Amino acid sequence: MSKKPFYITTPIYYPSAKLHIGHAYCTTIADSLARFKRLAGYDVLFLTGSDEHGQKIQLKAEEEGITPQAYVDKIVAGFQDLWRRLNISNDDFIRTTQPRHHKVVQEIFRKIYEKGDIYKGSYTGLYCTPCETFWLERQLVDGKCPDCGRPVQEVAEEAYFFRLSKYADRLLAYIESNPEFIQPVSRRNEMINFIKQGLEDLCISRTSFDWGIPVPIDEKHVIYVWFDALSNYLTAAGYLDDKAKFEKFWPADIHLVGKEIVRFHSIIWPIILMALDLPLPKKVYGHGWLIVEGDKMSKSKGNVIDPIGLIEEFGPDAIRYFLLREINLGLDGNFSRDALIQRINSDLANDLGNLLHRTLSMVGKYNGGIVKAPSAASAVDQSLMEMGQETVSQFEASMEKMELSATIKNVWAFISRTNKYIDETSPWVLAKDAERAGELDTVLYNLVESLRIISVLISPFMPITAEKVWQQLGMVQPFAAVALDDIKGWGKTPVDMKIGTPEQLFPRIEIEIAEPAEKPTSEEKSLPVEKKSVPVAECAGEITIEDFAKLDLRVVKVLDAQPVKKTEKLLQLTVDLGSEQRTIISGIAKHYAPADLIGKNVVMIVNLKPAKIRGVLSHGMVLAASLDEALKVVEVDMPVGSKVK
RNA sequence: CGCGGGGUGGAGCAGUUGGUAGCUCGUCGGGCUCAUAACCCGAAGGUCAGAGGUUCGAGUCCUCUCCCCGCAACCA
Repeated sequence: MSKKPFYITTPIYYPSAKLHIGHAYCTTIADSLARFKRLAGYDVLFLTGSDEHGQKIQLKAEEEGITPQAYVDKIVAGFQDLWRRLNISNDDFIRTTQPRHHKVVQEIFRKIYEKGDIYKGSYTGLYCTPCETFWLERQLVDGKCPDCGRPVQEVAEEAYFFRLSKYADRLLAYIESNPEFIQPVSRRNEMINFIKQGLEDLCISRTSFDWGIPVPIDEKHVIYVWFDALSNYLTAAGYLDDKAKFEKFWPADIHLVGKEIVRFHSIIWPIILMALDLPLPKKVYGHGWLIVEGDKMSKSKGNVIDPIGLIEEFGPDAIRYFLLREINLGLDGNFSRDALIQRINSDLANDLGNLLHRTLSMVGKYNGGIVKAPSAASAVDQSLMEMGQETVSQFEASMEKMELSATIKNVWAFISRTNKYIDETSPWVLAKDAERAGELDTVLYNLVESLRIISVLISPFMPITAEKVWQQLGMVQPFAAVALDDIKGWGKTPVDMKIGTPEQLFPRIEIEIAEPAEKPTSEEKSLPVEKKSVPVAECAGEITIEDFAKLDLRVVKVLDAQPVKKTEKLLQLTVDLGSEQRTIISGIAKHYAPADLIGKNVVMIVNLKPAKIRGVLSHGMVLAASLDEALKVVEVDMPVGSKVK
């Protein structure tokens, strides 16, 4: 009997820049689902890749003075490096510049053209000849080209159009009768709404640049990137190439996409497939976005997070865990360093890591590292075993529903239960009484068995950690061969097994905060990120003159300023107080270049309790005025050492 | 009337088909000592943005109002 197929895709990412944490998020979700399905016995095809054509790429390459192909080769190597570092288990990596794809796109175009659903028409738009660019009405500045300021002309260009309009009703009917097709429902409603407003035929060819796949019947034109990109899902499934593979894996089970491109995947893509008389994918799932410290990620805000640095600092599994646990699929979620560290410490180090460590330590100390056979189960033992089995079945059910965060919560509830079991059974008491050796053996066996189950349950999310747990427990079965069935039914840990070498899974990360209740230590946060402008009257509780007198404010001179590595907002300042020099960290890097600050006389709180920020001891704080995005340090035209009151 | 998402204890979130409001972190008190100052137990803390409505009963359904965030991952 052959295994059931499961085909899951991420979007193919556009190599005009490096990938950020948002891309990593999407791909990690897909990876966890793919790993789960393999565990559950499916034959999985997990696809990711890169969308390498288009004008933007051509321009970028020209800027760098290299060919578009050389340019994308370089960037895409970075993609693949990232996926390797994150342990993404994709079975294929498609690049739209590959010949296999080229062929498919041209063939698709030809088929649809022959069917009459692609026709030649003319595209009218506002065109700036010197810039060779089309602009939309709303992009113009004073009716002129926003790039060069010269007037634009309305021109008509010959182009090929795809008859979306013809299929609108059919698509709408399909969406309405297949509630599972677009998920979550909020996205589905949005799409229904959009289609009801009417679909216009889509212009699917360009002549203004040539970095693309040529229209097969008309070499002057290249095929529109979305038409090209969407087709990748067919190419990788073996369309035209491998009939058996294609019949096995098509239609795709899930196209996982960001919410911004749900429209392309649930309108244009299905219509392309309809025109080809191919079945539609079973599900398009639009996940939410990562919000960084309350703000959307954007290059202009300078808060784009590079996953590589995070992986190097915290390890891939911690990042994966955080993304999958903290953020609810479908909704936007917050990414913050503090939250990440908190999760690592409490969930990974304290709950999971420590559970493994204390278990192995007891097996080592009390039973010479041998997992002995359990004897009769007490009520407490029974309750642990039941919860273990319950957790496995919930795991399966909620993963099928793509409820990743809920699944992880359930697994952690079992980890907690296991920690509690240690307290309930107090093995250290049993160990002191030779007559209770049987009870002790049972407890230790159950702990190891729990951890064996846990290691399999976390494997879709944290593959490396899962295997480490497995090996530390001393399991002889190869981890790669483990299946979900191996944790159904309690007691598959071999008796008289010798445990492996205990090692810390996740060392705790010490957060260097001096005064958690006081905000000055979180200077980094309180300065530039503070967005809400609060009316003065509501600002804060009243303080007395004595309270104010506690502040030692003085004028100091900035002697030196350096950016703090791996941060976007922090500057390390060296200031002169007159009597001494101090080092302080200030969250003003987005507002001041280091050189601009040197030589300035500014106001500083001298007697602020020192705090370690990003490893540097910050002894004091520079005052700054801020409103919304704007921020200025308080400069004073007074000699160094002057008291401010 | 552009579209959409959201407003739930100090923070971050969950709340399935409407049936006495949950989780994690933090705080306070206690327990334990196998363990990574960890783990276990207990407590305090919310009129679920506001108003009205449907209902025996609404965080959950309907109407209106207010507030926040996006307009799409840097890119088509």
